[in-house]
Amino acid sequence: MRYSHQRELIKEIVYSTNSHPTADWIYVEVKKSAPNISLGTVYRNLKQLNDEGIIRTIYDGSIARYDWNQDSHDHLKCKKCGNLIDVQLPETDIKKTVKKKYNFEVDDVEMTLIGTCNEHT
Amino acid sequence: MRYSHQRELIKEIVYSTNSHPTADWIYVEVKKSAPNISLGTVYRNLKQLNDEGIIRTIYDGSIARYDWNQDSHDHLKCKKCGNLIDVQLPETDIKKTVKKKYNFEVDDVEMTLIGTCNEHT
DNA sequence: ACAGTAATAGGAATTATTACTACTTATTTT
DNA sequence: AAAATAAGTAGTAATAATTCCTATTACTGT
Repeated sequence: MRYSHQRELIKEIVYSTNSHPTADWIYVEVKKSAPNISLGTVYRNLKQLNDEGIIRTIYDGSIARYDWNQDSHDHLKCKKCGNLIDVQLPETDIKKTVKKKYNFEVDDVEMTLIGTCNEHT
Repeated sequence: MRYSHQRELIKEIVYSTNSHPTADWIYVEVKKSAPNISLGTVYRNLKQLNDEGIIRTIYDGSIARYDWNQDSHDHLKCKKCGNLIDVQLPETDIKKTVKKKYNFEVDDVEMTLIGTCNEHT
């Protein structure tokens, strides 16, 4: 992957927040320092960064969000405010259980806990 | 909710399969017995059935799929064939942990395990 | 400096989904 | 059973998120 200014900016934006931004939000942000950038470029680079393992794509309902956090972690999603919060939950032996019980080789566990955050109870 | 023939057919189709069909697949199927049905009707009824708790909507990446299975359960997703398989994993005390550690009230846990199924190892 | 090729801007195209509207049908009232 | 009423439908237009296309631009190795 060749160097590109646009990709660098996009990467920095994703790395600068814990808010799991959408492509559109990133587009608005990156335009502040690169006004001519196109939305297609944002999408293309997000995909590339994802494929290179530099960022991670997560799906929130039907829309894609991007996360710099590569550590295996889970998300709390508040029904009221819609925020996604990163959490590190104790690793159970899910992978082994699934391997044994269903003969399915698990690479990755995606877990989202839906509920109400402390600000909205 | 008033009776409707179309909704009844849609419900039966969702209940007839474990394949977590998409709206489009359901549309193709239901047209076999109701050729004039429109895609909008399929979406509207799927949403109603979901709201009434008769079916459940799950998101597979960015697209919606529908599941008749109301029991709390998880999904295995095979990277190779894309199939979603229902599994019942041992309930850990995630809810309590999250409540205690993050003061977040969990209603629902959505877990998808991504990997390779026994047919594609 | 130049050739080769990856990346870009800008816009068109695609896909999944929702919204709108005039007509139809299930239920309720009389 | 006929009329009233309101929910449901078909068909189509509209929207939103994302991908694709193409002519041009910009890195990079020689």
